[in-house]
Amino acid sequence: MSRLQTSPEQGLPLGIADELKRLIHAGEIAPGERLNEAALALRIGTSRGPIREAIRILTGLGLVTAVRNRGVFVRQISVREMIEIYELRALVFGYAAGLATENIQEPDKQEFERLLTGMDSACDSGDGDLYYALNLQFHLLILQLSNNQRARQTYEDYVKELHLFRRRYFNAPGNMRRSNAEHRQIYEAILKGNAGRAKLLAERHVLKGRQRLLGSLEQNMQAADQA
Amino acid sequence: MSRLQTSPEQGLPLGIADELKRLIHAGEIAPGERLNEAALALRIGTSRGPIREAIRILTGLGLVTAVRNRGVFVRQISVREMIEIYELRALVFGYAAGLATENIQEPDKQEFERLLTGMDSACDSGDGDLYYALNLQFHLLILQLSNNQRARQTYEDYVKELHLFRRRYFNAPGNMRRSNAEHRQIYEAILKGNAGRAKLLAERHVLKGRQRLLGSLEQNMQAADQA
DNA sequence: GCAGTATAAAGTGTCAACACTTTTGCGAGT
DNA sequence: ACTCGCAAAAGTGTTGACACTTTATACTGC
Repeated sequence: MSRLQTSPEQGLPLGIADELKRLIHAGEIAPGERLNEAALALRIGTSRGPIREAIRILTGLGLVTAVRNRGVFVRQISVREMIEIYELRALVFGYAAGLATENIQEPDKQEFERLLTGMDSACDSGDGDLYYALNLQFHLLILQLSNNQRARQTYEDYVKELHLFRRRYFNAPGNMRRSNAEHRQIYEAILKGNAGRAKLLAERHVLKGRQRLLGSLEQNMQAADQA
Repeated sequence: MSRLQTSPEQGLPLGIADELKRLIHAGEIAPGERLNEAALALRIGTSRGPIREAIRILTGLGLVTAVRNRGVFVRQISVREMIEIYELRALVFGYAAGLATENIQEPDKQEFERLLTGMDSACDSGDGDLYYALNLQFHLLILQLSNNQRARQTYEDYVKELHLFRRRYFNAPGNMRRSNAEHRQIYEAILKGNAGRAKLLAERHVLKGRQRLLGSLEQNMQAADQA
């Protein structure tokens, strides 16, 4: 762990909280793991006070769960929670896609094209990480075009929160291609100004993503059973 | 301020945070007001440490905004934020109403009837507080019937967050009647199992509520201009 | 009387020490 | 070898003190 290079010094606890958020979302601190106050204080080079305050910020954000006299643990997300969050994520994404039909401008179209072709080549080269990054940008661009900053923030939070789901999800190349085909359909609906269709396709896209995740989960379960 | 009777002693900072949440949402600490650590510590009968931690929880929750070396202030919500939150609230409420058509049971119907007639009599007696309480129960019942706990939580959070909007909104009796008429329509659509209609009506209902709020805001502005 | 400035008061930021609880590990007894 | 219990260690909870910043106050010079 670094020594808070990334701290905008807008307050020590807040800087620490940002750093911890980063570590959690990057998976460097795994779900279920405990946060040790003394160890963190030592690493960051401060006393336990600011550390505790930073951790409290995280509990407010719902990133960790606190147990009295035992410490705080990185939150784990159950299957049910994952399903419920996906439901809301689909809702917000559909909403944004509908509004995007009204707000899209010429430069946005170029950006869409760039992202879509980028994801195509990521499929070809089988670069899952690249695909994931571009995919996220594609989604956020649509959220941007909703012109509702709160919706955008909410969507980002959902995505981050889903990272707390226990199992990592690796996109099979086939899934990536299917997913990007859906992207194109959504984009074309937005281009045509067909708000209803864009909304419907966007909702379905997210829910299909959930199905793919649940599918790969099922597979893993079976593999675990055989072992 | 009390001395934390309401604290389930699941941790001192958490108990304090709950108490502060209550005070803020009840409006006893107004938006924009500063939270004084020493004063709070004195009133609750603890040192500043736990107070600071409780306050950090609130910053994580977004209830207060912290300014370095100057303290934390109860968050104020701008008109734009209010509008955006209403948008999402309408979305979630529509979603829940749609699902309620599938999950409604006999006892729920009786509860609906009770709430609707209760709101009718609240209109007659002009009891705004009672109407507000029943109205909230009506909405939460629908959220309950969505069978999505996260959606319910999100909706509750939106309602609470909107309390941070600067101006208080007093329901005119005419608004209350119109609002309850919409409630009945929603309920009937749910009863008939017409998910699409229930969803549409529910969304519109929330957005009309926003319009009523914006209208009363406009009125206040004009009154202020004349004074 | 007023503006600007020095000064005191109030308030937040951080720390180190101590109290208490939970966990760990060792050893005696069976 | 296994279990129970005790003691040390690790970790969290809370506190009061001190450093620093901001805000309020009073004073001085004009």
